[in-house]
Amino acid sequence: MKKLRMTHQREIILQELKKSNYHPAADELYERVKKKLPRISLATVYRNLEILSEAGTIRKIEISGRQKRFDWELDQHNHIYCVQCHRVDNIDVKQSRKTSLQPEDHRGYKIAGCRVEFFGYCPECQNKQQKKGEKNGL
Amino acid sequence: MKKLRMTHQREIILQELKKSNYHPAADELYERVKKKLPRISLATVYRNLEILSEAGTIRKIEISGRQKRFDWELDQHNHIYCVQCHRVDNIDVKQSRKTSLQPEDHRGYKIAGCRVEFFGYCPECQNKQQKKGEKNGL
DNA sequence: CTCCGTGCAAACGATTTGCACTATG
DNA sequence: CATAGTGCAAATCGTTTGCACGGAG
Repeated sequence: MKKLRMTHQREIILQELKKSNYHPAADELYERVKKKLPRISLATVYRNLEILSEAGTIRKIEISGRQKRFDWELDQHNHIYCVQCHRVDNIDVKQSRKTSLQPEDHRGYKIAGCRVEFFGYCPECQNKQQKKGEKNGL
Repeated sequence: MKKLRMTHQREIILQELKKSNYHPAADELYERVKKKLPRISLATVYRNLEILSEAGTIRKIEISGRQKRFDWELDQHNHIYCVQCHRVDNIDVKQSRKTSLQPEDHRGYKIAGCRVEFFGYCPECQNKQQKKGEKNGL
């Protein structure tokens, strides 16, 4: 494990991520960071989000939609996904226990439903426990 | 809503999808269909999966991983995702109630955890209830 | 000074689309 | 026959990577 340097870019990316009250995708975060560091590259944003999540400073979110999203809040909580604009917000665990029973409002969202996804290792991958698999799905 | 023709391609795609006991991604399904229809195009597979899910014949699965996956089984059930090879299987609801408490085996899978995702409409999208939003996240 | 990190452009994987042709109903 | 569906290639979208240069420690 190599040591991380705190570059100006990394600092601003983290700062902007923490500033947002929902979970922007990389390109949206890039647009905001660019206002403070106009010469920054989108690749730098991607690289830093990845590095910071590997370091445990932020967390990668598994969520619907094709874009990657990250969370600076490391505590346990669930997320809510807007099926129209693809925005992703937090939803706390207590609230979700209530809302899981029947659709209702939460943080202004009109909840349509919820899904549960399990993850782990399939039979085949348990056997050939080699290569990949460390930084994949979770 | 326009009417669907039952082309040979569509028929075989559906047949191969139903035949599999897990949830192959488009490229994998394409490889199998190609054995029966060697001249079929990958684009046709994508188009048909999309059309059939819009028609309600099959269902689009929201799951981790970058590839789209579809389900011919329309009943309520959850899914399990292999973080190593990205295979996706079914997991039935009763079993998942048990397995949600502590990691254990299911269908040979070694379960590492589960996540819950809510979906619906964000405040902003509820206001401007126009365009898109029909065929998106669910 | 040493390398980790950067910007740029090109590469990439998954999916979508424009177009002229085919074939279903 | 009308027009939904096809195959192909090119386009698109989100993300990653190779490389030469720049700056943090």
